[in-house]
Amino acid sequence: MKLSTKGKYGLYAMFYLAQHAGNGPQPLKAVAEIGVPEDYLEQLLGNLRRAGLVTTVRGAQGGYQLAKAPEEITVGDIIDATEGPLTISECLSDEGCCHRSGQCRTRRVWEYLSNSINDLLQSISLRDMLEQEEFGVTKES
Amino acid sequence: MKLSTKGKYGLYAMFYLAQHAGNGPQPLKAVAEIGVPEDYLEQLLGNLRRAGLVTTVRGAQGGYQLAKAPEEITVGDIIDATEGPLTISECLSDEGCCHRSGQCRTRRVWEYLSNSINDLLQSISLRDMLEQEEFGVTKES
DNA sequence: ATGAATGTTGACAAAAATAGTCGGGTATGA
DNA sequence: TCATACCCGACTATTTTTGTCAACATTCAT
Repeated sequence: MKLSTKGKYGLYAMFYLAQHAGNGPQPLKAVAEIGVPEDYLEQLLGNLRRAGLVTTVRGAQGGYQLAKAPEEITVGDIIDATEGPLTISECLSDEGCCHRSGQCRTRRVWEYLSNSINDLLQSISLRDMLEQEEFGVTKES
Repeated sequence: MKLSTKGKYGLYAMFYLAQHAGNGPQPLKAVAEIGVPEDYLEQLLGNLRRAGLVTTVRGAQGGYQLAKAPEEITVGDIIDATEGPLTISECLSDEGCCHRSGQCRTRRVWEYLSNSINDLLQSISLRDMLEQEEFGVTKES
């Protein structure tokens, strides 16, 4: 089980935009300096735009910026937009695939894992990352 | 982010073996009735054997059986053996890939996610599945 | 107006991973 | 010794990933 570069690049890009929030639109060329091929990043930003996570300004002096406040955008939102939804098992969406008894029991495991991981991803926002929080750890420095 | 059929088939097979624990070795042909191509399942069971999760008996009347008690085998063990380790980001194993400032900050997110998901996978054993527990939910019914 | 800067779109392609398939081995019980 | 099984490595088709490219649309500055 792994995350592809899409999700990783997507988070890099979104974090970049979060760091530069308020400084006007950031052109693709600038965002790409995080170390991602421009032409590839363009596609990912397109997905992020269609998901409502970034807005764009076309033409000269244009670029990309966050569509919402950093605390309203989660790692889960970003991964979902760039990699597509988490699919632990297609059994969860596609009914009628459990033609054997044992498999219906495993279905409940997939469901539990899927929900848990989604909750986990939703629990971290860009704001958390900006603030360098110890995610999920009770802060008490 | 998704699980491939390897992990899914692997869990099906291990759950089957858990259900038939104590009945002697189960031949590949029997296990394959969970709905997995025999020749493919053989590879997966080979990985599970090398990971120390199943033992085998060769020759006639031979087959596969759990190497340990169901409570000592977790979903995480199985997925790790069949799919390989969870790699949220290769940055976690491969140092020196964070040549840009922002990426080092995202690294902590990968680390946190990776640990959390591993803990989650390790928290469910075959015994839990046999007992149809409500994983992670406080039982009270 | 014009041109440079910039996002938009869809097609294309190389490389890797996935999901099997196959054939020949080796061990063992009846 | 034969049928039943596991063992192992090679092969292949399909899909996914990871880009690349070319043509187009929009806007700003002059």
